[in-house]
Amino acid sequence: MNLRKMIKNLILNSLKKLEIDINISDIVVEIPKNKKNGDFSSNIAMHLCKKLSKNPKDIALEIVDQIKEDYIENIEIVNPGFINFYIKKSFLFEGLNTINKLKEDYGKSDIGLNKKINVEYVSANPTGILHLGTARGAAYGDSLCNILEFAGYNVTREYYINDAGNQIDNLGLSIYIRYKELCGFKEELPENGYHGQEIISIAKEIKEKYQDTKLDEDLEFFKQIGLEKLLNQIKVDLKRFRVDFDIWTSEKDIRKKGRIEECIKKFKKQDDLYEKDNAVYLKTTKYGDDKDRVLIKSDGLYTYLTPDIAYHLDKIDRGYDELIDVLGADHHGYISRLKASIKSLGYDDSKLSIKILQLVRLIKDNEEVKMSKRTGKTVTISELIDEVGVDAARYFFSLRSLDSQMDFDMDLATKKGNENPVYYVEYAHARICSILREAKEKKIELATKYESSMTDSAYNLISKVYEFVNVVEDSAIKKQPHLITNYLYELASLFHNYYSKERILTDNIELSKEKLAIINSVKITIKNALALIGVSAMERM
RNA sequence: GCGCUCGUAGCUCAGCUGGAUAGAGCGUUUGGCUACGAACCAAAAGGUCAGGGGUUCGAAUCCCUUCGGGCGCACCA
Repeated sequence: MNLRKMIKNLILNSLKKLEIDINISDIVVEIPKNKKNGDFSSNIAMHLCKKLSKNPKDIALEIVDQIKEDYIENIEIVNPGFINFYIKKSFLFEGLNTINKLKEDYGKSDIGLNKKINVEYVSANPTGILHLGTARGAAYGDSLCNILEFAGYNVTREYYINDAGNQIDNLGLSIYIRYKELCGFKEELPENGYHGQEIISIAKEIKEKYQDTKLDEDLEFFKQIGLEKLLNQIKVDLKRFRVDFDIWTSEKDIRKKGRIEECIKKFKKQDDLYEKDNAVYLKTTKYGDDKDRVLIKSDGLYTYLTPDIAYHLDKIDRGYDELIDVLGADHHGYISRLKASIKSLGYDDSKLSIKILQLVRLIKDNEEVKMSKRTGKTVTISELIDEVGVDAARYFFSLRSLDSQMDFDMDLATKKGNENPVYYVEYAHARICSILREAKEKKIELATKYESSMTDSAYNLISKVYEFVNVVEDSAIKKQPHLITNYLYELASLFHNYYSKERILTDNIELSKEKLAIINSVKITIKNALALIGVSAMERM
């Protein structure tokens, strides 16, 4: 039941009959903000008027002349050339049966054409536990994947673990220093060490287990323990936040597989490498970057970029149609060099899209809490969950578009009142559940036939329910989960309005049944939409 | 200085592949619980869409420019 798609096809067929050649993706059918402009509207006539050098109203007339469908109540042509479609209300009523049957599958779309798409998100270095900033990326990535899957894509969720290189040496050293401290030595953690509490905890565990027998141990020992513990903690935190991954790819493995050497070989073949001051540079400027980048430092070690390129080569070779990286705004400088590297490897960089999330500012007691890994002063993801709960946190992150910088106000998010919009939606769902429980007790079932006429508020509500598929599609195409959240709010609002105007369960049993069918479809839609953004639908609150 | 990004109601933000009268929430003012959950509903006030120019049937949306905020600009990761 994808009404917008049906209308698009009507127009397409009509244009075919008129022998006008056009791609279906160029036909725009929108749902007007104002209902008096129809259930659906198209500006196609205005778009064609230059191409056909005709008056848009005449084009519209020709198009409309070709259309005859049972479920269309009326088609209007409005200045300067809009074509507005009105759907028969009886048709909308009947469609509720399908929705109520589909249940958790309602809203699924096939626009993804089962294309293989890889989404890499979070990928925080295992040198500390997850904090508020990464929580936004986690929420975004997970919601995006849910939506893409729902829209018919074949999605792989991936986490890239930087478990090799400088920062891991640093981690080993930080743990070692904390361990030495605990053993009674006076030690100073260097400025660029990891200052988090979790590092001290790990050192404590080592002390408890081995006493002071590991003072002369190789750093590798501390590295291994730290990696394992921290990665484990990251996995636990993410799971709690309802964020899952299909693949955890290790940088160490990428290096072991010889992927880096493979890249270097390819770069050489393209003549894209040169040496300067004892370091090896990649000519990324050749592919649009603003300066060339070092791949191998003069000390012989790779820069951060090098294994990362190898990792992307690995992903490309796995045969995805599209790759998505989710990065924080502080990494946006990385885009051009990564894309340039991919071009240098001989691949089409349009396969890779990089989504940049603006940073989150944490507000507590009306003041910004500066977050930094270095000083260890952060709000962790588990503290966030403890304080505001998963549902409210996930909802909050899904509320804003990824381009907006957002303030996370701890005090506001903890409030249970109406300032917290997640409860508005949850309340609508709980109210419906409550009515359905009562109906069950009274043994009133959902209608499958509809005889009554539709009131305005019922009509607005039902139309909104039908919109869900299109919101899923738009959200998937634009890669913007917050469209789902906006939609949820509108749907809940229309329900609350309907609820206050019309009593569902009355002495008129037939009518009650019809209304139950309506609100049941709303319940299904809210639940499915909430699931996409990782929020559970409460039956009671 | 260069690059990316944002600037919409008192506050927080939607709306941006051009479309019809620019929308929500919070806050303010007012009205609504003797039937399914008032964590709700209804109504009012509140706007030079940062400023200026351009493109066209039509611009918050696209282009140019000025101003203002955020973030980057390593042989760090």
